[in-house]
Amino acid sequence: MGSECLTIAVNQRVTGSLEIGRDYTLVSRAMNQSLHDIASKADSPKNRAEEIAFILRDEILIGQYRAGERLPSERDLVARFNSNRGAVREATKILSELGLVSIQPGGARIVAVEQATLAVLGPLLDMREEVRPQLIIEFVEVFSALVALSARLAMSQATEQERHNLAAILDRFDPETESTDIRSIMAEFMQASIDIHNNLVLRLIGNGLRSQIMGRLDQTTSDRASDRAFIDAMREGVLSSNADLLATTVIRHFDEARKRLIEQAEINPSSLRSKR
Amino acid sequence: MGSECLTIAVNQRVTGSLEIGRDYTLVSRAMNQSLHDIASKADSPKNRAEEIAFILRDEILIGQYRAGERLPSERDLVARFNSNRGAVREATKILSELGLVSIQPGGARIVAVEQATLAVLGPLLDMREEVRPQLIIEFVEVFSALVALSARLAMSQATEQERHNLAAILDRFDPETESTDIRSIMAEFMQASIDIHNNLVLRLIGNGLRSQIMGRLDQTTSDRASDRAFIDAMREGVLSSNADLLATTVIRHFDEARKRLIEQAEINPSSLRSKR
DNA sequence: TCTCATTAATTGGTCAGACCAATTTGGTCT
DNA sequence: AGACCAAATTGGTCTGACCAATTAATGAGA
Repeated sequence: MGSECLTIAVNQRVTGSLEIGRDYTLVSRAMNQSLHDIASKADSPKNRAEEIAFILRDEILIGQYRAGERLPSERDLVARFNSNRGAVREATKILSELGLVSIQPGGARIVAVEQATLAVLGPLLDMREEVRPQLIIEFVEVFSALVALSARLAMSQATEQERHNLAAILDRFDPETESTDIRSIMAEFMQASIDIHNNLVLRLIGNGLRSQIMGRLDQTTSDRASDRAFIDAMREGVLSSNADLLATTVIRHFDEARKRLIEQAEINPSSLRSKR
Repeated sequence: MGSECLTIAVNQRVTGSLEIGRDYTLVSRAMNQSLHDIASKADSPKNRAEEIAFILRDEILIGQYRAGERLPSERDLVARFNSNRGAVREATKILSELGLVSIQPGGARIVAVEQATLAVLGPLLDMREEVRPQLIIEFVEVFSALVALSARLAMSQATEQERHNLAAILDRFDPETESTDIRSIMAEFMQASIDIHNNLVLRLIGNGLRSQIMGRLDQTTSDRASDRAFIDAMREGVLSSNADLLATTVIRHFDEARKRLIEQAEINPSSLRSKR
């Protein structure tokens, strides 16, 4: 076993960090941008019900309703969207499944974002520019721990063949070409390691994170040289089946990425809000 | 920083481990138990749509349909459940939101459980006795990593007051009385630490795990003395704000719990199935 | 016998309107 | 103020209809 520590090192967390969570519902409800346009970034409603659901979802996430507040009645929504109760009911069913509203005879009520499902992450990233940086940082914090865990679990039972397959994924990284995105490689690595240990819980969480984050992260400028070193270290860890080296490497790399993100957020102080 | 390692130690994974995942859909579709009774373990449908959705969900999870297979048409389901298309459509909407079916004009198709949402975990635990032990082990593997992460993040920014609140939660443990469940204390600790660092991603994942696992775990016999030691170590870590000690302690404890679970699973070999 | 275009049947998507039961609301009475 | 009651509102259920897209069946042609 190695002697390194899985240090996740959040000690340098940006002071006066970004607001998130608690005050979601306090955001000005005067924010009158076209939710339709924002939502179309990633979501593409397949039918009227989803169309309605996505609009309402975004309005909730943007803080147009407060937690505990009543959602307009189905009949009101029918009038607003020029639709029918069937479609509206399907829409509210979706919101209910997202954990954003609680439907009961007598009326539906908005639920705090904090009690929702992972499926609100993506929309949240699309919607709240002020909150994106902090949210991405938080994502990295969690994702790094999960990748490290997954790598460990995989190493504990991978066959020679499987380890070579993992290495092959890493080999796809080419520091010369800008096209090879290290994040997509990490995503693939995650998937491949999950296929090895086959931990369903981890897989389901991974599904959720992937579907919410994929395609919503900006291009980040990263040091190709240090990326190269990172990939090489992982490759070494995989081929020698050194779970500790692997996990440590992963954590370190993501920690650096996290620090870069924090710096970027500090450079752009307009997106900073006090916490507590 | 300490010199201890966050060893997750999965090296002693049970050989020929429990089957899970890949072969979900291969389970005999002759399994004719009353799904209604099974489902009532934890779920209580609030309306006809949920009733239908839960029955279908359980049938899918039990392997009555294969991935890629067609779900009966809405009109067929109407006939089967003596209901109406509105209710049936709401039901399939729920299944779609669970990630268990993919609805398209022309027909809905079953999706592999591996691509579903965390929300299938609970039903899966209720339903598949053969798979419970392995699933619980996998849950522990993931949960321990998340608790450790959460504790770390919390320690990095907790106030004196907050650390005392965390300690107070741990103090609720009383090795004398059988009533104080160490798992509920861990759940509370997790929640409290999340409230401190306020990482939304971690919180949402925590929500999913908690709602799926809570109330579905059997009573496990654990060594009260070692539990006492564990709680004390955590308390020490919290009060001294020693994130490494905390994380290491958590990982170790859950690892022991995991090993106990594996032993129990081996004692009851009827629940063991070959993997791959 | 096979391939492919055309046709027919099936399926999900949308819609209108109706009734019931439970909750919520507003007003009244104590 | 508080308790109580009646009315309005709301979600839950159900029926039946039409459209558009997909799928399955059919038949012609190679």
